[in-house]
Amino acid sequence: MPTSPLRKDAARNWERIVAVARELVDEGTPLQLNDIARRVQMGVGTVYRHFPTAEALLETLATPTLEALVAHGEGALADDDPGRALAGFLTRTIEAQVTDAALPPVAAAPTDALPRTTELKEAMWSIGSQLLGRAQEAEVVRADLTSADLVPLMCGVAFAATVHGGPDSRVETARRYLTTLLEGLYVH
Amino acid sequence: MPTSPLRKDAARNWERIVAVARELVDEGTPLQLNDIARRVQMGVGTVYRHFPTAEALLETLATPTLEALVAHGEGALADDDPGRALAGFLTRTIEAQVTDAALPPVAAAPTDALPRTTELKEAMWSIGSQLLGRAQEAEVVRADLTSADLVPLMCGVAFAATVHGGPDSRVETARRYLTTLLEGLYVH
Amino acid sequence: MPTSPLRKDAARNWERIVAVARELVDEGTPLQLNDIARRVQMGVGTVYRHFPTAEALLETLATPTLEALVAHGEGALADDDPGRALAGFLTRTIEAQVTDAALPPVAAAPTDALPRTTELKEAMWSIGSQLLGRAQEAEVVRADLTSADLVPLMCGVAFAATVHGGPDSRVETARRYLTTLLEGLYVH
Amino acid sequence: MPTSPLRKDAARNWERIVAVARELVDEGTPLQLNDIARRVQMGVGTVYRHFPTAEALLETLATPTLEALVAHGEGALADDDPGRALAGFLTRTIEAQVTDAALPPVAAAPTDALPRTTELKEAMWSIGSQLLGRAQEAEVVRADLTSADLVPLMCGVAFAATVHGGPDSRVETARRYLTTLLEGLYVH
DNA sequence: CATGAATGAGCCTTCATTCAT
DNA sequence: AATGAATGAAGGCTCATTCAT
Repeated sequence: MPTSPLRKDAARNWERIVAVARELVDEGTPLQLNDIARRVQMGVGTVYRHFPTAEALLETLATPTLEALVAHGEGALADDDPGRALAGFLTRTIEAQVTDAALPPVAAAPTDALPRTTELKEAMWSIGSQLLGRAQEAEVVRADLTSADLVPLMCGVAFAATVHGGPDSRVETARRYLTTLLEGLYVH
Repeated sequence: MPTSPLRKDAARNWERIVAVARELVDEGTPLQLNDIARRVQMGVGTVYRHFPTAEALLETLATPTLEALVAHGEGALADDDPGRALAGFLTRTIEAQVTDAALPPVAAAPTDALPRTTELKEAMWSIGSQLLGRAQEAEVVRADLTSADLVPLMCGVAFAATVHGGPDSRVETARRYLTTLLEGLYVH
Repeated sequence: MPTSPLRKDAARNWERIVAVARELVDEGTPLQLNDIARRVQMGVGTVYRHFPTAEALLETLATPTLEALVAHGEGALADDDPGRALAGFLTRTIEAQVTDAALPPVAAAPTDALPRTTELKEAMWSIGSQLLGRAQEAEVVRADLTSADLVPLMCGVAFAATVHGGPDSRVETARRYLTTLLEGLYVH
Repeated sequence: MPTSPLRKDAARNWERIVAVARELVDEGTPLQLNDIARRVQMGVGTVYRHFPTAEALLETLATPTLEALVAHGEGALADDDPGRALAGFLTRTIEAQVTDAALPPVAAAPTDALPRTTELKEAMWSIGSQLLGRAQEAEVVRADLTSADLVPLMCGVAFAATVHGGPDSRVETARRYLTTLLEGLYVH
């Protein structure tokens, strides 16, 4: 939902824009604010007021997914099996990347359009960092891995699944790749 | 070098175009034929005559790298240690992807502009396939990996290294990621 | 006038574009949207917004003429002398083709850019068809003529007048040719 | 064949160019000298040497047809039935226009690229003029028709047949239209 | 707040013609 | 004679962004 409370009609517009953008992203159409304005039958200005750039809109789409990931991650921090906790977190992250087409570009981008996105990405980073630290302390994960590697590796796995082929088996493929990678990350 | 022998002056132009395109690719500038024409001080038509599309030019840049990889791969086929052979091949491939900015898009593209590119990509695929087969027969590599996974995985590793950060330590990072992945791919 | 109501400034632009296009068509210059944009001192985008293709613009120019023809034709349907009604309709049509340089290409085109054009062309066809039917029933016109022949024949007469020579006596020439043709079409 | 005697190889080139151009014209492809050069596997320069402009090439294609028409017309001048002579000449002309796609543009063009074309068009004009004169003297054709009308009318009939529809029944349609027109031209 | 017209840089591509080889 | 590389004007079209209404 919108960051700040909006008038009822404005809120309705916001929702419509987001809904249409979601459809476009899902079908692989590049987001263009003009295009969206036409589809939702609003003036471009209105769309720009809500979302100053296409990136902002894209990040808005990715936000709920990121929030869910963070929520899951916070749960994982409570898990007393550090190996399982990290693996679960990474698995969820990969599934999200492959399932939500808005996520990969947001995850890979070095800078963000929305502060909220930065917040969430930092939360993800922090959670990953803690989970990794615990797993390494427990000596179930290789010591040479740093928390700065987690995001790139997840992006890499998702990208690999994308290169693999059609979008049909993408989730499955991504899971397979992650399993293999974890095999390499974990100590035996 | 040009595919078919060219007149001396045409060859000189070809070289200049390729040289400038190389610079642009290396500095991350997207290839645009008009832009290149301006920079090399030629008519657009000249550039278009040599390279009908930006993809063709990009693939031309990637060709020598691909050829070197194929050459290396053919050598690897003669190695009698199947595990080492595959690992060496994949390592070289990753290094190439990270070193030559023209390679990643070409490697990830589902279709090619130049027949030569298709040839080379198929050769790569075939070599990888054989090396993987041997390693699996020797039971040094997990059986559930297929040759269709090699290219995506290599693209994924390269992409991960790109996401990681600045281009400085990219080679190093990529190597680290590959090592980890191999750890997961190989049987212990 | 514009199909849908426009803002005042947009309407002014629309008018200017149409006016300039009219001049160009009249002097035989091929319509090019870029060229028009330059002449009316507007951004290309503005012209493209109003008229997505040169054909659309040309059809817009032809529309009033077509509307007048249809109006006349509907009047002719009320005439109780079927021979005179048909002859009058065809005469008007020829005069229009020769007078309005936007018409011939629109009339001869197998497909239309604007729905309005299709509507009008179908109306013309329908009117011609009815007038012809009545004239044939009254046995004043040869039976072997079909309504599918009317448009081609009118285009042919107009074209003949164009080939004949300079634009000066074109109307007169066209009328003469039509008279002769009617002489052949009508029963004596 | 070529106007002036050529060296054997040059003659062969000439023939190949003409042959390919004929194919293109027949399939409705616009003539472009570069395009032709590629298809006949010659340098553009060679094609330009033989045919300085696309019009010259087009007229070269039309020449044999025009020559045949002139030949027929000269025969018609010997016919002692002036009505039949004119009708036959016009019929042949129409058939040629509809059969040979190179002819209509050449016939309708106000100026020619090749002197030979001008010669032939003037011969056609002269023959038509004589045949018309005789038919008018014999009072089988309306007196208000002038020899300057013949070419435009023939072009108009051919054009009408083109507008009518697909190229399948074009000859037939053109014949029907000519018959009707003649009905109007001739005295009853 | 909403609208949507206007902008115009800028990319892509074609093609007739010239001229060095 | 033949070649074909080079030219570059020119046309087509898109799209992110601004701003008057």
